Amino acid sequence: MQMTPMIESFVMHFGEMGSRWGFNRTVGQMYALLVISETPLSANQIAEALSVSRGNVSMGLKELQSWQLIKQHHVPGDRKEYYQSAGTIWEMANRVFEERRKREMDPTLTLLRGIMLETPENKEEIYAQQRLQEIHDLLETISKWTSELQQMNPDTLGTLMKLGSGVGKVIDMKNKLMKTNKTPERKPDNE
Amino acid sequence: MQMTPMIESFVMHFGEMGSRWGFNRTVGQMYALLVISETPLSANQIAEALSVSRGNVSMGLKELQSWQLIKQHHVPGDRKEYYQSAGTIWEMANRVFEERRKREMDPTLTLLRGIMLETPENKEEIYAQQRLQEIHDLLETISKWTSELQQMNPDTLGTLMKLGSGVGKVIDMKNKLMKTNKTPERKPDNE
DNA sequence: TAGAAGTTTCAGTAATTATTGAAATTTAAA
DNA sequence: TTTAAATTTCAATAATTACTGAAACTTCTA
Repeated sequence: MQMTPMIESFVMHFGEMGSRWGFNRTVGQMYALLVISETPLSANQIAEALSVSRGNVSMGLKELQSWQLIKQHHVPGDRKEYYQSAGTIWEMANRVFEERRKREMDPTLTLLRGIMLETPENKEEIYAQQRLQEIHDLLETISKWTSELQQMNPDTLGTLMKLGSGVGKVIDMKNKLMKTNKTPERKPDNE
Repeated sequence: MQMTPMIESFVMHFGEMGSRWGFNRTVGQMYALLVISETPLSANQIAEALSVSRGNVSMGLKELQSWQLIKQHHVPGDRKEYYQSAGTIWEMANRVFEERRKREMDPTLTLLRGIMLETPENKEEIYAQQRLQEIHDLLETISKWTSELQQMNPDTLGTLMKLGSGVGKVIDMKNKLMKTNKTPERKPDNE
């Protein structure tokens, strides 16, 4: 497994970014390699391509599997396991969002819910609880929203994305059509 | 600055999560403290509350300022600077999204654009370029989409969020209303 | 069931990242 | 200005995180 300069630049970059996306450098590089490789790769090929120990690759594969980002590929008559990236790019992005939601938002939501149940002891805590409530509501909204987006079918999602901020107009239109009485608390919408 | 158990549990938790949100433990704790404190705090108060060095606080404040998450508060006749969290919870979330977009997506988009301009040298590179193009398009869509969401006014945004996956129905409705004959069945083309 | 091929585990170590604290710098009242 | 109060900087060091490689384990075939 010898990487061409083009492929290497992408793999190395993904390694650097990896830490920002929630995994370490080697895991990022491994994933990049599997994404741009048409054929599945064995653990040894990965280790060789990235100049990294076999053990490290083993741990990285475990991690990528826990993210459900790769799948195994068994070749009959060959005892080695081969690995390749799983699903379309959109599906992969979904996995990453999902996993990050679990890691970044869910634990905080749980903590905040617990705190909201406590009885404030003084003026500071009353104020604190108010802010925590706001944070909780925001996180919950974002969390629900993203998980629902993920359940939408890709076509609708595509339309939605391409609409961009034009979605605001669509919502105005809907509101007009439905002649809702419970008008927005504040000012009427304008972009 | 003595923290009550409730406040401490939140501050400590935010410290732990901090690393997942793009800053280190101390910065996360500092921000949590400023968010739940009704009155602005001096650097020394922060250092004392968190049992952390004055120098560390100084660096943390710099970081939070670079994220535009806090603002200074000057008290006439007092030489110390005081700090408090800036804006509403929604605005803060926006800041974090914005900053993360800059750090997590923009550099990759730049790199990918560069690679797309290269001439593939062999079969592997042709395949690789195709996948990189897909990643590029996805990132660009998400990037544009999120930055447009952020420019929407909070009410529309709120409606949109509350709609959740119901937004799919709204879009279907819109498509029906606009009923063009050249409706593409397979690929949802752009508007 | 033996043993070769392959994978995983994890203690030790390397690399990276965060923190301290003392010195240098800045700030503002007198 | 001067000077004391406050802040920032950064080299040294602590804490954390990632990686290696050899041993333990698993799996498949004969």
